[in-house]
Amino acid sequence: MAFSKGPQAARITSTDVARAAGVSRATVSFVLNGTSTARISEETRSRVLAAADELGYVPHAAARSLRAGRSDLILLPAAVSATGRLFSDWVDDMETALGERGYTVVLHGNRSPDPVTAARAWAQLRPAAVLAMAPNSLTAEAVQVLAQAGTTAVLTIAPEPMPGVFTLLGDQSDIGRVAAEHLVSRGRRRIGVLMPTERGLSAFAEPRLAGIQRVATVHGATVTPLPMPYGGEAASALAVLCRELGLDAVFGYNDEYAALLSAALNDHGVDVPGQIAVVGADDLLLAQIVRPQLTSVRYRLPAADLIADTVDSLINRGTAEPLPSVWFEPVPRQSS
Amino acid sequence: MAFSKGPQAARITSTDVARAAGVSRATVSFVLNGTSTARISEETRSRVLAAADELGYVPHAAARSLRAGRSDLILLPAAVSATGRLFSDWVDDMETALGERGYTVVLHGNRSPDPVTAARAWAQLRPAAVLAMAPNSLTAEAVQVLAQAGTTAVLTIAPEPMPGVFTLLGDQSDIGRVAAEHLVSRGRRRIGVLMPTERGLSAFAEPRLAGIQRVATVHGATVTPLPMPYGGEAASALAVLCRELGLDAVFGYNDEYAALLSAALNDHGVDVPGQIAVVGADDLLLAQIVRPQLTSVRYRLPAADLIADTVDSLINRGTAEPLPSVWFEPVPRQSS
DNA sequence: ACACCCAGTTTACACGTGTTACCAGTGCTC
DNA sequence: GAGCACTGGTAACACGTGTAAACTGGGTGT
Repeated sequence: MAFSKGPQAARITSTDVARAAGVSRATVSFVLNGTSTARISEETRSRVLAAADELGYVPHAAARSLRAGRSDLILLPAAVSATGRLFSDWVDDMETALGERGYTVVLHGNRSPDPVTAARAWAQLRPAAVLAMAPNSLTAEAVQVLAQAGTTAVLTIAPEPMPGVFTLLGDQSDIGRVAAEHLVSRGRRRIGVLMPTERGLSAFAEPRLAGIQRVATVHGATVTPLPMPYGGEAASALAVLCRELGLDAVFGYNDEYAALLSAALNDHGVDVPGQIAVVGADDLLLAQIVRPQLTSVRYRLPAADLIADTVDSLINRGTAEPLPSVWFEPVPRQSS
Repeated sequence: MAFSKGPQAARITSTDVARAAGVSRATVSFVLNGTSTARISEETRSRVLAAADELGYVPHAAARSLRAGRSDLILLPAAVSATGRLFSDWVDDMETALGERGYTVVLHGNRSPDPVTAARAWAQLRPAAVLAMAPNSLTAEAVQVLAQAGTTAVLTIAPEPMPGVFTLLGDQSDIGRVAAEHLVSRGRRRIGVLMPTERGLSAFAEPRLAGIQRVATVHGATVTPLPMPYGGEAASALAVLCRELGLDAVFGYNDEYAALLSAALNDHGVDVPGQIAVVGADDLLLAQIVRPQLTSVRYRLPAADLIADTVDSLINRGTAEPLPSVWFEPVPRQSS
């Protein structure tokens, strides 16, 4: 890789600040970090602060965490496009809550389907914590990679506790279960399940399908997986297929996919919910906007502040109190 | 801040790899980075690789960039929740495109409204590039902070070129302009404009409003800003207000807000577009799902690959060819 | 005169890595 | 055997920072 730096502004380090204030670099560090073990006179203190401000000094996070052996970085691996509004609002709240506690939250779109490869990429940043909320994003080996990199706090959502990981109990398949129980209770027995073909979504879609299949088996209902790319034409084609297959209900994976199909069914003269019931998930605002209003499944995460405290505790004390599970509830509306 | 590290796995460094392979640390570095200036025998090469794999060695990005004086980090400041699907798809593509070029893309939700404070936070990470796509997220001073931190590539979208910044020409007010021209051409003269009250959105909303006002002034139309929180009740209240004010058109800021209002208008017996026309923006899939289908304004960014090449060139050569502007076009549908 | 303490500051080392010199050996030529 | 080129490798420094330990004067008690 050829590198010609080009014209470059002088990089300001704490040494420059020290020189400008006429003190040693250690003093600068003490002042800027408010180290209480060192006594600094008020006069030098203000001189250092003035010099730092004057020069526009900004500390070098990499050097700092290298020396300190810890970083204030918290990594949240998640592809932006693969998140619904509910989750991205939660991410926003987490950024605020953790920011208030002095951490720097950073999102990183995970390009590797293999947990160990992904973990290696995360580990390079030596984050203080990793919040791996996507299902199946961790394995035992991946956790070990993170531990060796000094990441003390690893958080995930999983159906069962993982060793070495703070596990928020919650099962994607419960979404399918709740949806299926709802549909069965309304007398539906021939259930189609939309399976999005977009990258990164199958980790969510597969368990939801499994949850539906378990309920269906008990009640003697049939389940038909229906692969579907995100888009209007695909939905239209699928609407025709649903009619031909004689389905009486479809679980849409998601409110967006469900609404897409619902609109397409309407366009083809299929009555929703008269002929085919449609159920989404995530309870997006979209579900309330479309007509017929969309029945959905909503999930609830523990409050961001609560989780932030947990992460903080994991980082500083290595342990934390358990949190309530993630739970799901049906939100019945017009489409079912 | 009290720190008790707790039980901690041994941290593996290149020194450990060197010891395990029976070579010096320099040799390890040469092998792992494929340095071509140093000649290494095939036999030691494989021994080093085996040792690194065996120990699960992961390089320390901070130490690496500290020593090298550059980092492969690219910072994309953006609140996840404040992005439409169009933009988040683009972010996804950028992560892929830049990842292929060897960079690590990282998103950071910007909690500070002040550009200089925000820039200082970004500068701590010493990123190779900053893609500040939100409007008004940069000032001259903020750019200087980044430059002093060694960030060679700064990219933004703005109406006019900024010195020291690679500016993608594009004006949010053009969205308002395009929407207003469309409405005026359909005979509308009393235009309401939704102004979302959510955090971070006013930077987008204000210029769009300004664009509408400019067009309105020319054609003798009136413009009424309508503050609105994201939600069904607010939309309902606003629907009533729109009727009382005798508006004949509303620009909804966004497809989501527009669809919300459109549904509320329908619920209150107001005919869309008969009595009030509604126009959104971003051309989300949502616009095609709702009935009446929503007229929207779509924007186009240069392809992610093109921008990634530009960023790469800015980092390595300090300069890059200009790119085509961001541009906007109306997408007429049933709601206007 | 000496020991001792205290406030205020500096010296010196460590963190993990990339890279520029430099070095040891071997074969080859004159 | 001296000189040289080449192969394969190592020693040592630098990056910017945090912090334990040492240092300096001046005061204070005995």
